[in-house]
Amino acid sequence: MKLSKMVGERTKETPAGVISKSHEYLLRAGYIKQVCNGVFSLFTPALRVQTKIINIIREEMNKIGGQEVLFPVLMPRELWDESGRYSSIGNEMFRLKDRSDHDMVLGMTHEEAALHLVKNTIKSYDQLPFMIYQIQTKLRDEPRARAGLIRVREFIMKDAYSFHTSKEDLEEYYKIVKESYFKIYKKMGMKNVVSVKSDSGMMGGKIADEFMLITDIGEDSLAVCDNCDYSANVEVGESILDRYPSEERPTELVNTGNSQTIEDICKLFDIKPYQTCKAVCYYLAKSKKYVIAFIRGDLEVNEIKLRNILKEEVVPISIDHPKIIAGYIGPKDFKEDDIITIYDISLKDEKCLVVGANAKPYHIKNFSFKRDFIPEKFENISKVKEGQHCTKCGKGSLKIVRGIEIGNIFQLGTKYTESMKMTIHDENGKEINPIMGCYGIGVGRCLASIVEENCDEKGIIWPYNVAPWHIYLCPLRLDDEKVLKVTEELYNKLQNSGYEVIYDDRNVSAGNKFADSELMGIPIRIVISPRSLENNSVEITIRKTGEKIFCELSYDKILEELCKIVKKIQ
RNA sequence: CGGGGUGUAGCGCAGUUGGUAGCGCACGUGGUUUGGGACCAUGGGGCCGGGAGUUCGAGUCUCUUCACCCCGACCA
Repeated sequence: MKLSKMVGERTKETPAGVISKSHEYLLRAGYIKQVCNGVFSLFTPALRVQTKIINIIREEMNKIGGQEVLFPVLMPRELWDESGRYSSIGNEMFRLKDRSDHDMVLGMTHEEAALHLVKNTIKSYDQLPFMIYQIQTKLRDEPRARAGLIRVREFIMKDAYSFHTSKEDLEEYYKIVKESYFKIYKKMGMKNVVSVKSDSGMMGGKIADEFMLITDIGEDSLAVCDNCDYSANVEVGESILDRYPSEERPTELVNTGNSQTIEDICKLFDIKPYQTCKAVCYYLAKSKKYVIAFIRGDLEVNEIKLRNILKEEVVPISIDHPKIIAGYIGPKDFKEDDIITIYDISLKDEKCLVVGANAKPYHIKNFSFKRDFIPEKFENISKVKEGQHCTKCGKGSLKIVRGIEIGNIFQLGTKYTESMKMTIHDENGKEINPIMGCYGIGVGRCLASIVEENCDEKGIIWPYNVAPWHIYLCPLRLDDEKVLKVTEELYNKLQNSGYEVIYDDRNVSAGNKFADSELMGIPIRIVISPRSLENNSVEITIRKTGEKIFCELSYDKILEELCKIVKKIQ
């Protein structure tokens, strides 16, 4: 590829509002161009990287027995009615009507299509287990697209679906996929990848893991143990609660005036937040009920955990209900049909708490959950906090780090095979619902994540396996006949030897060419100039290390040198 | 959906109390340069996001609408 004719431009200036390195460099180096919010076109270099990423994924999927298929992007509503998701999924799904006014949807995930493909095609246990996968465009009307390719509304995803006759078989395959995923990320050149336990959200199923690239611009918060291998999305993370023993004392009703917040109360009583109990209010829009979540004052409510317990979306609100006195809410039996109370496990057996008195302007001092009010049940609804101890090893303390979700795997169980009525015969001739797993990798997000992890102040540093080209052929003074001749020859020979070469045939200054080669992140640069030719040599520079090697101008020597370099950086 | 911000040349931006639009980069032409984003000369490029208003006159003031960005909510 000759650079002079390549579409796309490289710029010195960073567009305003760009917050991530990957977004900045992919724009500045001429890889992507935004079409509208969350929708991008890829220029040739980006497409070349994407193709390599896809090939890495495809190769690994095939290795673990995957069969590549292709589902449609456009699907009829009926397919999604079968699973129930036509109504359960909200605005993230693009919906449209065809010319005869028929409801259609654009694929945001393909469980329904997968079921459609294999249902009534696969009939016997004998044909299981198997895994099908596709690599294609997903459309999701994200509430907020952001950070370039990190969060978009149209993107390519590898999604795989496996079918099993037993839970054990699924679990075994799940492990295989997990290992395979780590291989894939490693091959792509990502290093700081962890898998974390996660919430299964709208996908259904119980066990789910997310693969996260640890980086500050990540959108998810992860709890990672500094002693063992425990790691979880804070959405589902668990931790050992710190306990602060105290003696039971008689309760006191105290006029607290306008003190309503935990901070105010702590100041007033000269106590720590863990010596209080706070009430956080939510609303259930569907069942039109209020929720009061009680939790120890030093902790936060994890709304995902709360949602999973209530099995409904919760919306935080400032409450407006005749029986609830905001700012002074305390634990008691609210015997109202439209109020649900939930008590966090952190309150169990606590003895000396300041709690709301359910009357303005009073709080109760020395409230005991062993003596004064014992809820029917305590739930775990607290958010993991930095520094808390790990439940797995008991020793380590948890760090909260940020990560980009670059893949996920789910044990779906029979959610879709049941709802969409896929059955097969087992060895006894009995009809059973196959047990499913599903496995995703966001291709574009991987591309951006690779850049996020592999760059410096000059630009991108592509890992060799995914670089759009291996070599940046960089002649200086193309008006010099010898330079031109040597460069053209080298261009042909390198390509014939299997190297992918971008040839900077522009008549621009050296600084310009160097800066572009670095911004674009091509792993190896070869400079041919009158100066180097005087010494009968070419100059080879490694992008990653900045190391310069002067190599004799002999094709064999150059190949030999390249071979060494590739081994070193691959 | 809530909060904040920005829309002026391909890109990055300036534009004062309202007086008919400019800078840098990029681009065209001619020339001089040539190992870290060269220089001189010269040229082209604008529905000042859209609509409505106020005014003799609006990039600038008012209203409205759209788009984009950031934070939050949400999210496989």
